[in-house]
Amino acid sequence: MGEIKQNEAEGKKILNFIESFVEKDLADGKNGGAIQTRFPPEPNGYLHIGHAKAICLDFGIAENYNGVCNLRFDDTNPVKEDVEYVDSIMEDIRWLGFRWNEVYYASDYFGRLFDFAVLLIKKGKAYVDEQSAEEIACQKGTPTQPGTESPYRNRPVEENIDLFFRMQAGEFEEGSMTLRARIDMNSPNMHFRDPIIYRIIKDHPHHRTGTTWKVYPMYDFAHGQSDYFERVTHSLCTLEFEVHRPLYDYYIELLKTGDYRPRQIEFNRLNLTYTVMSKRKLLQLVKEGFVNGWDDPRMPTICGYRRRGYTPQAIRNFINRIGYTKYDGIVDVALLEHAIREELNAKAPRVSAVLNPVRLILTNYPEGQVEMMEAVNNPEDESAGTHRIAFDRELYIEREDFMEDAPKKFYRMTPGQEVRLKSAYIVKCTGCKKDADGELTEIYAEYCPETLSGRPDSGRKVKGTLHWVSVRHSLPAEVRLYDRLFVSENPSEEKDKNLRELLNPNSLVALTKCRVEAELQKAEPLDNFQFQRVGYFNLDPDSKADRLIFNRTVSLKDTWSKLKDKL
RNA sequence: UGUCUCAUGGUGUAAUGGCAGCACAACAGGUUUUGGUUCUGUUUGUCCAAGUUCGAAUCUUGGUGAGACAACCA
Repeated sequence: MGEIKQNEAEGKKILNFIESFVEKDLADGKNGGAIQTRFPPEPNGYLHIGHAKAICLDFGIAENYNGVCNLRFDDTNPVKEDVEYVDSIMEDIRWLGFRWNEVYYASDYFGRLFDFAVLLIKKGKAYVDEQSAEEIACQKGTPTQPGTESPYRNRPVEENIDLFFRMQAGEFEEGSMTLRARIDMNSPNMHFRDPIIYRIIKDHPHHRTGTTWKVYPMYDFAHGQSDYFERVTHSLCTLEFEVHRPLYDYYIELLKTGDYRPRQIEFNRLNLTYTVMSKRKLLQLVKEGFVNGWDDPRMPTICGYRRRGYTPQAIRNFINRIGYTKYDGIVDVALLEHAIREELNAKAPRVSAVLNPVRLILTNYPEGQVEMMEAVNNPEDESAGTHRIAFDRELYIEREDFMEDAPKKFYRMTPGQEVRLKSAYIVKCTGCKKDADGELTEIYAEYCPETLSGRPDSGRKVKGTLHWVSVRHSLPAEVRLYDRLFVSENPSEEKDKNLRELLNPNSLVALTKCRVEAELQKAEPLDNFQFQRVGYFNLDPDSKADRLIFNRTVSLKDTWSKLKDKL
């Protein structure tokens, strides 16, 4: 503890309880004082916000202790894996701003793992089982009942060796045989009840090793050993692997020759309210066309957030804020949204756009007159400068910014009430016009010439300020609105619902209290192009940021010109 | 009727025997050319019980509750 506080004084960021373990290992002189971590994704999907938590930890620990962090693809199941995922994973990690030391693949160790399996067989610690998956599952027992031993458990070593090599030679069908570790069918830890360590996979070529291998190691027989081969010192993973740790240590003990030993430490996985995080469900969303791809802005994937305008820094700030513990919880998505607001509020230039327009006519504004108004790019940052927008007799304002019979607390436009048009004049509403259906078609107002910035009445206080665009000077932009993917108000109910229910449009609508995100489809760039609704723009040139996040604010022209090539 | 892990405001966390703190959220007020931003303030917490101790969120014991584990997934 003393050491941690001291580090804090040095301005070093303290991540969590895991650092206490690391510091203790360091103090004890374990592993020669080396610190090495790894981020070990399976390339079977795109990285999501939950992975960001693991990434920040794996790379953060290495960084804080002058260690290294490697990227290792846990590619032991060719049925699910693909190079597409390998590429996207590397891109997303880089985008988050982390740099790995080396890239490794568990598949690089297939030879060594096979040899290790043979060694276990020779020691009488593994055997070939010819039973079906069902039979094996049945014999496993339950968490409260002991298992029963396989009839093949005491097969002679030579026979096991022969069969195992013939499995790899492709002589047997998928599912017909497995290699199992011979441990203890009565263990209270289910993972010790003769776990399967190798299975036959012949119908799916591996994305890297092709058809070289007919047998593939299971997670438990690959992960710890891979850590060992790479000399990982701290193998950080999520809580559900806690029960696997004894098995992890069991294989390491059989494998190790010197003092070096990797150590598995578990932390809590990220759960976010209203957010689907299961890879299986995300894959289903993509496959069944509920979204337009893994990087659809509605997806909680890293690339989805990227397209939505999130910055790497915002995501990292969020992760640092939620911490790492030994118990599961559900983080309010508002905390993530706070992180991006905080970030963009300080940096994003503002521009205006009207999404749901209604015509506002300034009856006392001279016909044919146009004024160029000076609008600040970022109210928090004077150095961001200004841009000019055309002010005309006919403007569009947001339909929801007008109400004919307004309640007392309505500060926006209503007959008889004055409001400020952002960066322009104070106007007073005089009336409105409706069509035969009672639908609002036009609003009328009078402007006060002396209320422009710098003029005598400019300091006058009005309650409301509205954004606007000129009817003649603005451009139509096709904007698509997105809601977040919601699951359920009560996250505990989530498990009981299937995906289609989760995606029920009614439940989406009911929970729409979030910000609206819009994707710009196409629009001609123009210097005074104006979005209405204050949006935030992501200016990071690496981010493919072609989207706006609307939050009652705006954005602008430099951004626009940067964006136009990408649209 | 197993093993393992865990339990701090509404949410996420900090405090490693010494004043229960921070962030988000909510609410109230000030500033404001958007009701945003910002500033100030307020509300709300150590699962229960016994024990050790001058002193317990922290240590001990016993309860209670939650999560993980019974894939030829990772």
